[in-house]
Amino acid sequence: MSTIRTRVAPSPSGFLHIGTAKTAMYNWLFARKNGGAFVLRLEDTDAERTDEQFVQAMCAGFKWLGISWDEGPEFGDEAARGEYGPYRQSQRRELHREAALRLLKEGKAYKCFYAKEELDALREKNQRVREASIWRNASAAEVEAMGDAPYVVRFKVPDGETVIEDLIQGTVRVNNKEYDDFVILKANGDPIFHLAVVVDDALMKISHVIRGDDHLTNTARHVMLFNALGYPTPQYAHHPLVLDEQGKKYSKRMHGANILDWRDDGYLPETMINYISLLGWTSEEENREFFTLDELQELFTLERLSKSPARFDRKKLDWLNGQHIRRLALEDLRDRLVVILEKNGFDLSGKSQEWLTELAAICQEKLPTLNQIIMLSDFFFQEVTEYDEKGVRKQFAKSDSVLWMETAQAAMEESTAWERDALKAAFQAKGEEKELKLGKLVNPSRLALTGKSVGPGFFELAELLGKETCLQRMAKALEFINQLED
RNA sequence: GUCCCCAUCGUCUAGCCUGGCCUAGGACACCGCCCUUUCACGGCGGCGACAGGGGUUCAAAUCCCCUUGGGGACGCCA
Repeated sequence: MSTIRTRVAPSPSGFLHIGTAKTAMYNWLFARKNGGAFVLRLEDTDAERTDEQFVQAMCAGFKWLGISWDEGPEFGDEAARGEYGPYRQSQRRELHREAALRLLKEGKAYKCFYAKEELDALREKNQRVREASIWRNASAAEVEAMGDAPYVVRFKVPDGETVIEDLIQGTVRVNNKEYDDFVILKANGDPIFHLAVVVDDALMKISHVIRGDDHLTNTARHVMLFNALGYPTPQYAHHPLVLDEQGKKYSKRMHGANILDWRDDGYLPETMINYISLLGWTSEEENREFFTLDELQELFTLERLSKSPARFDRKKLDWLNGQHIRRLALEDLRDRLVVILEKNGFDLSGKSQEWLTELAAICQEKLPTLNQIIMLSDFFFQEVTEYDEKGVRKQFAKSDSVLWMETAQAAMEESTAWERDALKAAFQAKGEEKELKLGKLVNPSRLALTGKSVGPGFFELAELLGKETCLQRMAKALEFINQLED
């Protein structure tokens, strides 16, 4: 029984795409669940498109999500590890060339001397190289005669049928006639993706290839190459793609295609993992949607993967993010919020850890995203300079507004302690005395203290704001109300 | 255009493989009501789908075929 080995093989020519994240996660979960190894391999054979800064960004993406690899290249600040290296395809060029040369020697591939214009002409006429080419069956003498002319190596696609036994898609049969003889070695001697993938998957003993179904038609080529090279084929599992909210393949330029966009927008990595897992997978346990990475490790199976593509839904993501935020330990939430508050330029130097923890506590269940903390708590860090327009009409512009405010003011002053329960008791007592409902005192006061009609619980925020600030803001609001009446 | 894949509420999906338990279940969103110091949360309820057409069968969301619709692949990119 061979061991399970999976891999993710991104091309470091961009950031970590949401689709790549999904593929990586499925491979990672499958390996973990089955006690196997998860390999990271960088597909950087196209030197022109590879950029070291993307290598860094991609590593940051994986680390943010919490997806770690057992084997892989030096990546970001991670050291290289694993016994099947190197794990950068560009460093495996000779292994790929060797395989190509072997196919050439065995007559399973051939040198093709067509110039670009000639190929364009063929395509124009809808002709294929395998039928039109004089090079497919050229004699040794004819090849010899070309001397030093540039050429590519093409794989001689065999007759017959290629069958893919896919763990998700089932049996997929394709007639090899659908495939033209494809290039496996470029004119500059570099391998083409198809060859590199097959050689590396074989040499790295990859047992399961889990990837997006945009690769399904490529897989037939890969199976042909595995067969030609005499390597056993891995098991395949092609999962459906993640579509954007319009139902199209996620464009690389679109906001959100980069997994780190979501971090910047205030989403938790836990949320992204959970949400992506839901895009095409369901738990055996019915009606369950909330999962942590650890739980997914336990529950994930390829059998529960769907065959149809799923659309990204921001609203559900927001809901899920709120759920995950509520599950965070207060200190943890506080630390994540502090970063955002500071980034926004708020001065936290005068605030104690206890105070900040308390802030996290009163905001926790109101945050759909971490970034919402700014809207929810800005009044703690800056003066209230304007009042919500609708709030003014409802709370400040009424004939009783002054009475409400003065009653609340009195309650604050007479409160036995500057603490939420005492404040609430004082408000209730004053309200009863003047025959006013609690809301009549709280709502205008909230507007005075925060400038808004929505926010954390009133007595909690008042406690955190401090007596002095509260009374100042109440007085200022009363002035504002008096001006309104003029 | 050719080939491949897919098809249940607006969205994500359960059910489909092993037809009857489905007057099709859940979640997000939306709409009511309740809770309530605002907003959320939570609770209760509502709206809402088997793409269409043929078969097979006593019986089809479930099996088969066609149509339509969506997605993907057709590079000296990966």
